Amino acid sequence: MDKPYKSGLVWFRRDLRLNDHAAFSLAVQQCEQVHCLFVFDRAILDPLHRADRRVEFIRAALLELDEGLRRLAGHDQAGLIVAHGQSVTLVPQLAHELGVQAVFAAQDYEPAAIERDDQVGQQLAGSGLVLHTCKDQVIFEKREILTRSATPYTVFTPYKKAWLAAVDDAALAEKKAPRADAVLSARPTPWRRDVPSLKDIGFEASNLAQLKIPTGESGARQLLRDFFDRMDQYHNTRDFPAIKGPSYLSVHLRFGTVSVRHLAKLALQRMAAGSRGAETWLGELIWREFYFQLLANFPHVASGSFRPEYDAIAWEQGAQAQARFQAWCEGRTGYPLVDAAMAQLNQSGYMHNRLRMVSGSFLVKDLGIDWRWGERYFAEKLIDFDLSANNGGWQWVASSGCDAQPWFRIFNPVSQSEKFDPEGRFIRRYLPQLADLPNKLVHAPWLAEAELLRSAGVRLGENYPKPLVDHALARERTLERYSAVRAKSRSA
DNA sequence: TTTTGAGTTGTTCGA
DNA sequence: GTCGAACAACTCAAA
Repeated sequence: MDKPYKSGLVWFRRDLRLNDHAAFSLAVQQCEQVHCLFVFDRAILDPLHRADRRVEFIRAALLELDEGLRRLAGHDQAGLIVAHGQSVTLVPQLAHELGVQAVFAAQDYEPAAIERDDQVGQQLAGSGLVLHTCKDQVIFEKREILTRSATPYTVFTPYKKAWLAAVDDAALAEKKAPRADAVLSARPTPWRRDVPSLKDIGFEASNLAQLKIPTGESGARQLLRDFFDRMDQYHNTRDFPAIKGPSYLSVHLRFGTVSVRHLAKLALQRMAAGSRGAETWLGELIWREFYFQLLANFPHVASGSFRPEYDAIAWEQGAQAQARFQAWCEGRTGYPLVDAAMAQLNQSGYMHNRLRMVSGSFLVKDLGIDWRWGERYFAEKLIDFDLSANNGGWQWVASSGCDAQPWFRIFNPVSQSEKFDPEGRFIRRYLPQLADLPNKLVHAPWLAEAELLRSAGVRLGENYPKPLVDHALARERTLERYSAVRAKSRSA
C-alpha cells in the first residue's frame, strides 16, 4: 500500500509517550520514514523561574521517550530530536532541513498554542508542507458534546450525562502504530545527541527528584498500578488530604505520559462492575474535558469571568491586599488548613484537590482578593498546571463562572478543616509547630487558652500567625460584594 | 414557546 | 451532636 508521504515529522508537545499516541500512529500510517521532535520552546520557558519542576518532569519524560524510540527502531541512530528555541521558527526550519513533507502533532487547545500552531501551519504551507493535527488530549473535543440546540454545555451535570451517553469503544480505541520499527529514521548527525541537560536549556535542578514523583510513561504506569487497587474506594477517600486517595496522575495527564483514553476505559470497565469509586473518578476525567471545552468554546474565560458581570466585583486593592496576598502565598494566614495547603503547594508543586478549593475560597471569599491573582500563583507553582482546569477551578471557587451561587460557596476554613482533616494529621505534617495542639484546637489555635498554647509550644504571632481576618466578618463582606454586582446587573 | 426541574464537592440557624 | 430548612430567587437544558 502506498503511503502519501515519503517522510514525516512527529512533533511531540504535551503527549510525551509512545503508547496509544494519535499523532505518532497517524504519521507511521502515512509516512515511509518518520522523525520525532521535541522543542524546548523558549516562548514558554523563558518567562519561567530558573528552577521549575515541570521542566525537569518534561526532561525525564524525554529521556524515556528517546530511549523508547531507539529501542523501537532497534538502533541508536534513531531517537528523539530535541531542540531549544522558538517552535514557531524552529519547526518549519527543521521540517525543511529533514526534508519531510508533513508534520504531525496532537491538537493543543490553549489559546497561545492555537496561535502558535496557526503560525507554524502557515509557515509550512508556504513551502508546500502540511501540518496535521489530531485529537489526542481529550476524548471529546469542543463541538463533539453539544446540547440539543447544538450549543456547548455550560453546566456540568447535563454535560456529563451527554458525555457518558456518547462515549463508546470507538471513542476510546487505542491508537496503534503498525510496524513503527521499520519507519523510524536515523537522526541527521547534528541531532544525534543526548537530550539536553537542564543547564543546556538555562535551568537548574528543582527538588523534583527529592519529591520522588515517578516520571515518564513508566512513572504513569507505576502510579496507575498503585491506584488501581484503591480506585474502588476513591469516592470515600478523595476528600481527605491526609489519606492516599487520589491517583496522582494529573501531572501525567498534563504532559501526556499517560493516555486519557486508557484511563477512561479502565474507569468505565470498573464502573460497569459496580465500582462507585471508579464512577467518581471518571467524573473527574469528565470535569477535565468539561473545562477543556469550556475554554475552547468561551476563550474569554482565560482573562475574565465566565459571566462578565462578575468582572465588576470590587476586589480589595492596595498595599493591604498585596500584603495579605503575600501572606496567603507563603502560608501565613493563621488558618492552619489553608497554611498547610499552601506549604504543600510550595514544597511539592502539588496540592490536594479539596485544598485547592479551601485555599482558593479563602483567598477570594475571606481575603476579598481577585481570583485571577490566585490563578496566576497556582499556574506558577502547580506541576500539573493546566490552563483550562486551573481557570475552571478558580472560576468555580469565585462563583464567577457557570452555576454562580456565591451564597452557597463560601467555605468555612475551620469547618472544612474539622470535616476533612479531623485529627489534624495533614496540618501537623506541614505545620509542625502546631503538632502538640489537641485535635479540637489544631484547626483554630486562636481559640485555645493561653495556658494550653504555652504548653503546646505555640506562640501566636511568633511561631504561628494570628488569623489574618475574622471569617464571619469576611463572609458578610463577601455577600455584600457579590450582591452589589448582582443588583447592578439586574437593574442594567 | 413556555414550563419545569435541577444545579460537584456548603454553611448557618434553630429545634 | 444531629437534623432539616433556609439561604435567594438565578440560569440552563430538556421536554
